[in-house]
Amino acid sequence: MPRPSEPTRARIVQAASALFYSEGIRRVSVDEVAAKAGLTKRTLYYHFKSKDDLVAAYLAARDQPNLALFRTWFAEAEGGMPAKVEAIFRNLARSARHPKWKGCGFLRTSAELANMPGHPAIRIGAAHKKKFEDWLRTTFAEQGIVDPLKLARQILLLLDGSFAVVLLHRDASYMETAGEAARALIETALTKPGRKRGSRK
Amino acid sequence: MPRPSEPTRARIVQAASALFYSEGIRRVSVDEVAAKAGLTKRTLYYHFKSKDDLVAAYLAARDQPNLALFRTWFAEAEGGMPAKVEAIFRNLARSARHPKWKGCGFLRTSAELANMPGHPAIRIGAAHKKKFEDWLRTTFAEQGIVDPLKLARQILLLLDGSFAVVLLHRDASYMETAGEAARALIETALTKPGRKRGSRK
DNA sequence: TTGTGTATATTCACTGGTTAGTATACATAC
DNA sequence: GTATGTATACTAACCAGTGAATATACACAA
Repeated sequence: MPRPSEPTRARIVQAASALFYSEGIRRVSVDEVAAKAGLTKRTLYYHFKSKDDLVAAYLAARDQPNLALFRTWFAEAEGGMPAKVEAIFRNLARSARHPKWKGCGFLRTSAELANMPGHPAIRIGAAHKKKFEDWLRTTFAEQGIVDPLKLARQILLLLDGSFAVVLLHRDASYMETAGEAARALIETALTKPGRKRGSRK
Repeated sequence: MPRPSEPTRARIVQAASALFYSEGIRRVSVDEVAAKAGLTKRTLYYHFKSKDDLVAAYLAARDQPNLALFRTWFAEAEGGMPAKVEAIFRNLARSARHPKWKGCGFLRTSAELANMPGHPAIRIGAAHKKKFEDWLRTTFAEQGIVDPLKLARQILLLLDGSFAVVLLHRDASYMETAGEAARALIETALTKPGRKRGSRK
């Protein structure tokens, strides 16, 4: 902990995160990141072996906080399962109305690096989405839903669709529409075939 | 028509389209586009006033063919309304399995240029998605669905969610999951509240 | 306590390559 | 001989990554 200078590395990642998210990966130079972090490019290259490495660190740092935020929104919402999922979309719509909001960093990065299939940043993004899907699937399974994986993927599709559409149209109300669709799909899954053990937590 | 040299311009747009789609906007230089089109950069700048202008032309050229493709998939599918919409997702999944597939050019471009809100290419992308939404809304309205706009937007969210998720995970089966979700939402809208006039065209 | 070696951490200055856009001249057709 | 197109050659800036030197902190010996 003392030698590998953790605070410096963290400050670099923080600067990279702000710039990459708001300007895009290829638009931002390594010099800009170093300047924003208050040090030289050469120092940055001491902590990261390449720009690609820095991009990967940028997304890796966003993984856990992002998931925690979704879990908090879910947990703090009143009501049953559909209401709790809908709350995620409602909170997301609130975030998306801020002018600095630029969509999902994971999706935007993978869109920008789509020509480099094996890029570490894309793998980190895919793992992030998979974790979210797994969390939803587990949650649905605990409610006795018959095909929790399918429902989890449908919610994920609506969520990522929201990110894409709202980024293009700059109209956050699409996220509330997505929330309604999620509610409808959950209710269908709850009432149609399987047994259910109760809808309140 | 004779003087403004339409074929040359079209050849440039074709070259730009291939490169921008497969490599990304900022990754591809104007020189590369000119070389692929078989002419000099200076000639390219005679036909387009800037790279941004070229990017806009790239997306504008994809607008009508893309919509026509969706309409064809819809029209040629057997069965009622849900089956016809599901056919779009099924055909999309088939396209997405080709290794050269790189998602939706409109979404990827707007993700890459998210830091330039008023960019002409983003406006063209937004107009494209709006046209698709309008077409769906009109089609649903003809079926007597009570809130055709809401349903059209929900389908759009699933479609764009498919583009995003499949690009990240490289697993086209998500598109079939999205098709199932679309079917469920359409059936809910058809049977729940409104009057319906028949489900076959 | 003090000197010395060593791994960690940081900087300056540079390279080789790329890029959007342009000044100028030449060609071709009517 | 004038409009429209095309090419050569250039600029000024930017950019990822590196070589060489230096500063700092700590371990250990005298």
